Amino acid sequence: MDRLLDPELFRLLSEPTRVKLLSCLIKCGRPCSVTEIAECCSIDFSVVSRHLSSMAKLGVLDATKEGRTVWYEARTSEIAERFRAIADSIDQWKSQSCCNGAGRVCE
Amino acid sequence: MDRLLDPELFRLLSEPTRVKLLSCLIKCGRPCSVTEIAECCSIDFSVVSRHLSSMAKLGVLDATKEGRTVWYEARTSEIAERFRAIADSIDQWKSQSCCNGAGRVCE
DNA sequence: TGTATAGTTGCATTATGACGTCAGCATGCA
DNA sequence: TGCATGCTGACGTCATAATGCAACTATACA
Repeated sequence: MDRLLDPELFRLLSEPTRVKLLSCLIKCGRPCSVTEIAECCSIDFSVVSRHLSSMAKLGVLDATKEGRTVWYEARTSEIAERFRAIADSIDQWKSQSCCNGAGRVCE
Repeated sequence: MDRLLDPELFRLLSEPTRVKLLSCLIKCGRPCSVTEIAECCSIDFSVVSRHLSSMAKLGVLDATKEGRTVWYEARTSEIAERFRAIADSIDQWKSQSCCNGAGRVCE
């Protein structure tokens, strides 16, 4: 579980700006360029570029370079899968909690 | 989906310290006091208090005051449910993406 | 070759938030 | 009533990171 509860992934999603971009890409359902998203969301495109590349680096987005434009697309299935895995692993821990009434579990 | 992709929830989970506390509570499977967790995880208890109360405020933990001690317990099922809802909603968007090839979706 | 376009990166500024200390509050108990 | 305990809240400090601007690189095209 501790592996799945990846702080880095959540850090990405803790930024309203990034969530806005991601949500935009998920809803769009097709690859979008940096300029396109920047215009669509009214955010400085250097900011958009940085956010998108950081999300791509963490496997949340797919990036495809084609000429001078980069097409970003949300890895929708993988993201959903990741959340489901977390849910499953939490449920699993729930059903086998280790210290009924006493004991240390932190380390 | 924008409602489910709550940056506040992810912000909670983006802090390694908080994740440690949450993971500890989930694994423990029983209510724990602030002092208990602070000792168990070797973290200053004012820090623990702050983190636990913020997680309780966001519905991740249950807080029960009993005399001077506060018992915190992970809302395991609710958390898992929340992640599943996110996964479902992402899948749903995927299957009905709104702007095939054009159009604005951000606002 | 010159110019326009698409995107990235460096930099300074600003904002956010985590931490530890300490004081304060409520509760329990002698 | 006085004191100990469990926790919370305010404050100052520090580190991280988000932002906007401008300089830069790379590609396309006339």
